[in-house]
Amino acid sequence: MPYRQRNRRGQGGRLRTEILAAATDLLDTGGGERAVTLRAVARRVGIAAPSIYPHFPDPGTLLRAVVRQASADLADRLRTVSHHDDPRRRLFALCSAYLDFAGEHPARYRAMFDGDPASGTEVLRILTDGLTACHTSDAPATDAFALWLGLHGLAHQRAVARSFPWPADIAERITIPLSHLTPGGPTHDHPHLGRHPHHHRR
Amino acid sequence: MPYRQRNRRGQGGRLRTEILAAATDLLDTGGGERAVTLRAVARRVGIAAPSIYPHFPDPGTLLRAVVRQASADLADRLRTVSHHDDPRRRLFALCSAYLDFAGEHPARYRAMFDGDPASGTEVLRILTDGLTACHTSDAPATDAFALWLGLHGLAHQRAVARSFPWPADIAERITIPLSHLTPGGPTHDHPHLGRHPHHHRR
DNA sequence: TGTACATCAGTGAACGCGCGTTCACTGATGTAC
DNA sequence: TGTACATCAGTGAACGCGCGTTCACTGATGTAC
Repeated sequence: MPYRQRNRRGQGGRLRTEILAAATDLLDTGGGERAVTLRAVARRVGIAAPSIYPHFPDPGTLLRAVVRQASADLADRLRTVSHHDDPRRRLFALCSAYLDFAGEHPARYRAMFDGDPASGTEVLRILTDGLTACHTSDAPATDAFALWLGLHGLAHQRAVARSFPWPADIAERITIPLSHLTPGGPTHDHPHLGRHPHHHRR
Repeated sequence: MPYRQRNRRGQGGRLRTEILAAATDLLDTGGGERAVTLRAVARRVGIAAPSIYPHFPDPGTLLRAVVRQASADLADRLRTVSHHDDPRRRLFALCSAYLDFAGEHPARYRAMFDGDPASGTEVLRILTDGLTACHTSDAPATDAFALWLGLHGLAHQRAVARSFPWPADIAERITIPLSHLTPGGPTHDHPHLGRHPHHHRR
């Protein structure tokens, strides 16, 4: 067991952050959710296993905390997407950012949407706002739901089967119809979703 | 341990079927994949744990066999969908059957699409044929892929969060745009997907 | 300023559990002669 | 027809492992007086 500097009095909460980070790391690099055990996390942090108990009462609570953190990170990232653009470009950018997040953290993504339905609600709100601004749907709430589920299907299968022969334009083929931009929308002039999010074709 | 009649000589293969059924049952009713352990399966069947080894060398192989069986069942079910109809109704019926299967066996569905990408290929082929017959897509292979991923997103989230407040028409809102039936297609006159599969509105 | 004490942040050994896997075995069923 | 034998279809005890969780503890840090 490696030597570890004990935290100052009153700084005990810092260990919580380290535990959370280690659990996230284990989830991402190890074999998924089942790799996140109290003992494995403790080894990663460099503490004794019982030291986790003052911070998390059981492994389920720890994993839920990891998932909540990841969900907040995803929502933050979507909120960061610029508002100054054309609403349709913005909606595409939201979809792109969503897919990018899932592609960068596949295991985390799977854990997020593998039980706790709360993970999706904030994303759903953001997508609903984005779709509403486009004025292309007669039922933005439901259609945003459909758009999210389409994105989720792609993100989840990509996370699960990374080396699958995905069609190059699969993201557009999902996002454009579900955004209801096809009739009157820029069918052939659209950002290249989920691949080069910062390079928009003119 | 309950008494169990030993199989006749040459009938040893029957135990394999029982093991597979018990593992499937455990997956469906127990706590998901992690409930499918050799010991739990053996208890369910009423045999000693080592008796599984002549049939399956390890738990991973057993679970993969369960998943392959389920994938074959799903493909069979889709192939059963009648060919005599209008191709668009048939495509809807395929989507409906897909969602029904996932709704009936949520845990099995999750296990199917949680690793082995082979589970999707046969479904994809059937959907591609169905979409091709509609002559509504300029790239049926890719668009069928998109349609499948949309269905998968809905099926997966429904399987994970069963008591979510799903919009009533969410299946149509995904399937219709992804089937490319909106322009010129029966937007408001369509079967009620994934809810009452045998009751089609006129 | 010094000192006794409380508290905080963690340790290390131990427990019982279910698991995968091994091993030598058993006893009924069929087969060779 | 009888009998020795091989094989099939499993059994039951045992192992080592990693896990969650408990318990009594330790030693540094801060606080009351």
